[in-house]
Amino acid sequence: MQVQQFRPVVIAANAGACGVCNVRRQSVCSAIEDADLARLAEASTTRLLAKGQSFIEEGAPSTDFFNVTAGTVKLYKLLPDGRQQITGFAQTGHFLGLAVSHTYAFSAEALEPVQLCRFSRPKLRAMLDDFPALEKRLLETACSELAAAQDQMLLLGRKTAKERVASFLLSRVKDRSQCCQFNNRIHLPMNRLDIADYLGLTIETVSRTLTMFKRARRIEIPSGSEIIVLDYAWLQQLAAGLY
Amino acid sequence: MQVQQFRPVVIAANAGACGVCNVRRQSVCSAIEDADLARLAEASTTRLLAKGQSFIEEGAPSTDFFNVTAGTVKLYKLLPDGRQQITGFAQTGHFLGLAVSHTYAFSAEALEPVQLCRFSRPKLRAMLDDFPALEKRLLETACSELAAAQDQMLLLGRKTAKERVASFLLSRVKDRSQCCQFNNRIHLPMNRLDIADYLGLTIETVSRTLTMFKRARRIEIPSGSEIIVLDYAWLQQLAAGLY
DNA sequence: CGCACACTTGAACCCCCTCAACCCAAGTGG
DNA sequence: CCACTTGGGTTGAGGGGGTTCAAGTGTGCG
Repeated sequence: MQVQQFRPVVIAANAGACGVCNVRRQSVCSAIEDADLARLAEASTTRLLAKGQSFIEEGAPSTDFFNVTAGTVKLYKLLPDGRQQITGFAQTGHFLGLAVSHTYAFSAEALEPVQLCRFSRPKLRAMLDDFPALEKRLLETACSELAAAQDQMLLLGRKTAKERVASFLLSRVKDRSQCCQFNNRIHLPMNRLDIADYLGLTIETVSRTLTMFKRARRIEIPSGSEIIVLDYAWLQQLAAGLY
Repeated sequence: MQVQQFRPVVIAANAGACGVCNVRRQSVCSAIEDADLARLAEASTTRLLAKGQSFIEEGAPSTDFFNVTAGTVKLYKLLPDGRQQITGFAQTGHFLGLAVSHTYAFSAEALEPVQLCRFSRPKLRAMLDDFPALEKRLLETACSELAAAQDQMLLLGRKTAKERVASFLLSRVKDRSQCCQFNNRIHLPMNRLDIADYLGLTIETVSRTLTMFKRARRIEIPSGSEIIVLDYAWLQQLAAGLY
């Protein structure tokens, strides 16, 4: 486990930028009317992160909230001996830092070059007080994350390795289908270790399971970070536990 | 797996009852001012459930929301072949049904005689529109549940059986300490199968681990549903993965 | 008393982990 | 240009933690 340097780059205050932000409609910011975009822009700043840079540390005071505007982030928790559990991957549009507590409940690290919108706690608080629609939107976000977390608990507690990997591939296909048209070609910004730490497995089991799928002609693996789903229905059955 | 009958008992509309509700201050209802309690009482009805009765079914339309006012409830998800994952236990004061989706993401069943406050979706929506403080409170609730879910993912994905059982016992001690004074005597309203399905283990492993703790003089088991924690610090170390 | 049910205990097995070697592509430097 | 290194990924062999299957032990309740 490498020590992460903590040197995010602050580009600029978002003066005027929220109006031209192309991810606004897919994020919580869509709750803010066009007329109030100035307030939103004033409350946020932009950060650029390189791959591997950490920007939320579990246990640290939760002074900031973030909106991912480009790239992919991993959210994870650690045990003292280094065991890691990735609780989720956050992509474009994802809001980070939902926490009633004043310390972060998880850590976050960029898996690829990432762009973030940063809100300080007081400024977010002020925005929430002034725009109830934003609070409603955050509640919706929290609820859907809660549902995803419950799905993941089912996966971690009760699914076999094959079922886990199949579920993971399907979730990647669905994620991709939301932004682009349906596409059976998956890009994986995370490495095998991250996949393993997300699925509660080891790197070897993930690798073995993927090659098993490949040999069964259910997927193709043109490169380490690219996977093509050949038999979507089969993966669905498997992910649902129907063998 | 037994088929649950779906026959909840509706006692009465809560006309006036919210004012004397002794769990209001520990629930989301504390967000409502005394002056507005009439609105709250009008929006809700009370239900009594017997042990084993199910009142939320995964996939069914989420028409109602609930507040547990007495007893313990298990929240769970099922795989088609019957594998069960319990995602949490809800006790007095717990709000149920947080879901942006129009179908429930989980099922719920009473583990002992349970009393519920029921809100219909439209009435809750109306309350939320009229009382922003309630929405804030729900968001806080959702956030703390999210944090708990992340803890559980770490447990399910990366902890050993001993660590899981230790974590479970500690969470029970903490739950109990909140309402009563600190007490190392735990009452377990759920049976061994429920504990197993919560921890991602089998009933036998739970039993074996508990007897292991007992033989090591870390706990006592006066009865099947009672456990006395003798060595709190040891359990803490174990639960944290520090052996 | 005797049945039912929950829990415990024992023995064998197996899925996944651990450990180790190997492959391969991308640097890197002499 | 090529030897060497480095890091991610794959593959193989063996072992172990937890499951499975099965029997035994309460314990409450008719």
